Amino acid sequence: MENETAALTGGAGDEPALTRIRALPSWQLNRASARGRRLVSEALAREGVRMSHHAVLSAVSDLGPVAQAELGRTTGFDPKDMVGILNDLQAAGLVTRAPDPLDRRKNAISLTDEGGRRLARLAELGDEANEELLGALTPGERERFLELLRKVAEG
Amino acid sequence: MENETAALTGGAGDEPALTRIRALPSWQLNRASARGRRLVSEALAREGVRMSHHAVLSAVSDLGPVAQAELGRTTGFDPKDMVGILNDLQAAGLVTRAPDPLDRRKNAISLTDEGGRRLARLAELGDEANEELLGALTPGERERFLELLRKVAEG
DNA sequence: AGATGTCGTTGGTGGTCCCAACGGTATCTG
DNA sequence: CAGATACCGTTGGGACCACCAACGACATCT
Repeated sequence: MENETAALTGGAGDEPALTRIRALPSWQLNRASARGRRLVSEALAREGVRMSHHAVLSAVSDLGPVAQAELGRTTGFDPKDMVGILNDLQAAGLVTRAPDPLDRRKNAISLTDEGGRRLARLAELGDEANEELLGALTPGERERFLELLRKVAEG
Repeated sequence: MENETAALTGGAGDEPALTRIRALPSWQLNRASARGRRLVSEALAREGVRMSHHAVLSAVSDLGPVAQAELGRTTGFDPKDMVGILNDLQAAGLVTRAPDPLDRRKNAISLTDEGGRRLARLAELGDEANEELLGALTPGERERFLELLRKVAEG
């Protein structure tokens, strides 16, 4: 029988504090998320972009000519950061920034042909990285994992 | 029957690019992890510390008097960041930094009584935050989720 | 015409992670 | 013992991410 009356440790018993912390879902989530980000960002870096570029490029592809603010609302990026991301994408020739004649406050962001081609490659690279991320899971486990993960993410 | 011959989109069919990205495990992992970090860090902030403080405090509690470099290796923090974290903990009176007489290169980091009490409260707050993080899952689902999560995190 | 609000942009903060270099100290080796 | 080697804590810096405040330009509502 173990000693279970360690009052000072708040009911956690004799478990080492570090062991306890590392067992927390939040800790494991951070580890898994960091691994995913590493895998994905390394893959995308082979095409010279970051994850934010991929996300914004995807949004532009979906929404056709679209204002920056609308992109920001859709993707969740701060307007400040959106400026930099679009600067990069524009400099790389993947999107165009044109003044909107109907509302001169807005920039109409559009995908270039090269942007479309790049996006297709990015999507493939992203899929491959995610394939590796879930490599230890069987197809059934992946489905179950994603289902539970979504519940946790949405709260 | 849907059109499945959209060559340009690399086999993804007619699915919008954003929908595709958001369905990726890496994307959902990031969302869930961000939510967990937000919940935990908000909870720990009520005791005036960040997650790194909690982790290091736990390591000090486990390892008794211990050198900074050893703490860094155990917790994975960069030596540079460890300096700042210990500065904070020391300023708050939670740990002591004493020169190690046996090896004058080292600082012997020890937990103070107040550090021990604070750590117990932090552990409780962390547990509560994690309880909320997994609130949408049944006990059985939580167990299964953690099991799969560990596999993904470890790669 | 004036109030109100949105547009893109600039500037700044804080957290996380990583790398390079330094003076001080210990240890290993000839 | 002397010199090479390695580790200690510290400083400085950079990249990325998330977030907030303020601004001039412009559109819209009343």
